[in-house]
Amino acid sequence: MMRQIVTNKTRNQELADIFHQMAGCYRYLGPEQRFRSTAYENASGTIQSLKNDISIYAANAKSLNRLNNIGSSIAEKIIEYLGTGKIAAFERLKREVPKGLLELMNISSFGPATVKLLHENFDISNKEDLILAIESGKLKDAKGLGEKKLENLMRGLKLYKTGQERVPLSTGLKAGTKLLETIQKINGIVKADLAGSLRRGKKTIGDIDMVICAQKQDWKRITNRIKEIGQIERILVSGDTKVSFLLKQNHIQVDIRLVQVDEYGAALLYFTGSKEHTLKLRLLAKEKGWKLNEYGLFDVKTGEKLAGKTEQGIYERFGMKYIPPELREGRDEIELANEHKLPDLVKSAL
DNA sequence: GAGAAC
DNA sequence: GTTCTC
Repeated sequence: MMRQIVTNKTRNQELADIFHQMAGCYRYLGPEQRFRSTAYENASGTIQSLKNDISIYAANAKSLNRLNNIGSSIAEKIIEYLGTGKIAAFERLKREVPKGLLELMNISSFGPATVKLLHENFDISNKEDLILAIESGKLKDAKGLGEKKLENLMRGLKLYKTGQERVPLSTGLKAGTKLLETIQKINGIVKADLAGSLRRGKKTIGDIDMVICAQKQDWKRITNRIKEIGQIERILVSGDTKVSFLLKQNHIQVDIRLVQVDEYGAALLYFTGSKEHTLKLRLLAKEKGWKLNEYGLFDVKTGEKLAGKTEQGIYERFGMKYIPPELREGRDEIELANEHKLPDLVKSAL
């Protein structure tokens, strides 16, 4: 629903960043290091999804080990970083892999092979070199660099420069439905839907939101499968209940949440938004002595769950007509639904 | 704790 | 690199 912006860099962020860079180094160093690279990428994601400062978990290597994707080796490096502010292995890697190349691998959607090619054949070692080379047209006939790839690269650069733009609904919808189709094939997924502004059919979207419901015991396996999807450029956050990543093709950010079966409607409602709409619903709930959150609709006094499995059920419990996502803008749709005066939506084939 | 899978 | 398995 919303893009996460990291303003002040926390220690977790810094560590996650280092591990992400280390992952990049290993990726650049060759296919033999492929698993090592993803291991660091996973660790980076785990740290980013941590709710508390890393030091809380870092009393000793043992407790760090309990975190997903953090084994003995990375645990040691975390402790090293907390103590000295540096990680020797990273300092070593930095000397082997030019920093500009690392940045290129992140923004360009080119793999290490192409970046290597650019570096060795065109003496391109950073973003600026690349821009100059593109503008001079000397990359035009390079082998392994088709027109299409070049185009992708330039878009990536542009996005990087302006810092993630919103994309037209049609683009988001195309990418989103394709992603949804891929993900729905994963075993154990009971139900999955797009949420956020994509589901509300806004003219432009900032990112792709998706809610998946499945048995809790399947969550980990499902998130692992999701992370293997070929359309992923890079993983941003990887926890048990949430996965975020950038799409290769267009660098759109994707946020996926896993929820329990009986929470699905509440979660879908919550992550579909708009913020204003769900806020109004929450206030309405409060008036009735209820509480609405992403887990369900509850009676505050008794704690009894009144609804949550389906969106329909929640609106029904409020005594109003189902409000289609397209109308959930926090204007007067709730009042209208209460009076059963909602306008009929003509379903448009988008 | 080695070995395979990822 | 981590994790699972034997």
